[in-house]
Amino acid sequence: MKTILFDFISKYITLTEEEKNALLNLDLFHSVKKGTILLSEGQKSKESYFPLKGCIRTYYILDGEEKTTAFYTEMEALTPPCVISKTPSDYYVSCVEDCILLVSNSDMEAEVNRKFPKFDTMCRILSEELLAKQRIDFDAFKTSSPEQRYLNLLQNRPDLIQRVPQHQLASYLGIKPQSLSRLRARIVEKDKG
Amino acid sequence: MKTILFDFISKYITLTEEEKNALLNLDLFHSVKKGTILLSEGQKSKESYFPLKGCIRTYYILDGEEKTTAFYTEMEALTPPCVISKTPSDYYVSCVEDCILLVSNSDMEAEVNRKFPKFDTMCRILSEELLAKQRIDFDAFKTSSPEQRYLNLLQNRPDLIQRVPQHQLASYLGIKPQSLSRLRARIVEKDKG
DNA sequence: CTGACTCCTTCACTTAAGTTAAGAAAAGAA
DNA sequence: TTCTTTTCTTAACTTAAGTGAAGGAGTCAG
Repeated sequence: MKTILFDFISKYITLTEEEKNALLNLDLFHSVKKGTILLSEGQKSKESYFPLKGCIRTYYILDGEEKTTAFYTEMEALTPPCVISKTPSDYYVSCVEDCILLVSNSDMEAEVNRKFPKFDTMCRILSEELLAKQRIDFDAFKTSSPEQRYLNLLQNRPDLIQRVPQHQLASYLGIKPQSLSRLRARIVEKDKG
Repeated sequence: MKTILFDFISKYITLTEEEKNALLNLDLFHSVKKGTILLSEGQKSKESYFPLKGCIRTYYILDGEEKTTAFYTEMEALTPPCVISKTPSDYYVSCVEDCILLVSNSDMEAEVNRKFPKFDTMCRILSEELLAKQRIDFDAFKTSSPEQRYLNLLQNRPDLIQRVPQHQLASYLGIKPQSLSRLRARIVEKDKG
């Protein structure tokens, strides 16, 4: 587990043994069962999540309906907006599968950043990369139809389609479960014809 | 112009006179005419843009059609994904209006960050804020219909609807210009009834 | 095993967006 | 100004997503 983390960090900055030990003393690793709710609407939180194994999702409940907006799998960091804005959360975060998560606290991060300015640089680069990546995803979503979005997902994150229930995938694609069913049937029909 | 910039920065970090002067020596401010293309598809660029006045937009050309994905107005920073990924750009950036832009270069930023580590911190915070903000926008887009998106825009960025041509707004909302026209007519009709 | 529940699919029907085309209005260029 | 081009709107028709309802498959608890 440690190795996975340090390998990841080494892509951005080089750590001394002292720095590695400082990190390990922070009690970052947590095992969490499928279905566990990590964050609820209305709650204030300072926690960020980083799945080393497993998958977590973010969802809103609007008019009594779950609207899934994102999935975070291995090595994809989630810092909920409420942690940044310091306001109660608008959404829920829960585990799609049994997970091993790295859970960090923003106070703790501030402390580490103060002690080791190197981390500031890493966090900046990480945020910039995520921002660019998310921008591209958003653009792709805007410029394509539900069917194209599904085909893109099939290309880019085929694992998700296996790991995640259809109705959660559907709202992730911006449509209803019935429409996703129909759309899949349509694609199969096209492949035949 | 300087004042606007320093007021903005002062929300994040406190600058010494030396640091302010270092910034001002960088030739950051540029006046740009409406319609100017700042970045083209296929081009490699290291430039970020920050409108002090005016509005710029990002758009793709897909199947010969312009797809507008974002507008950046006063005090909204744009670092194109190609600057982060160091690959040729997938999209265009152009001026919707005559603009006064702060244009920075990623090499220059790296230099400043090296000299004044404070800037690393500011950039980190800025990126984190933008990431959270963009996430919320993306979620709102996914969970709402074109009509709701238009009404949200009317609420949150009413200026855009005045400043920007309808056909650019339409693709920003993820629909065709004809659909936007119809949708607007529908809303007016509802207000009457 | 049975009954309750969730999830997925299918169907018929409704609603809204895409498409094609045409004309009016506005903006730019000569 | 006048001519040209772009932009916006409207309309008729097509296509696909939303809605409501129903049934089958799988899971879980008792």
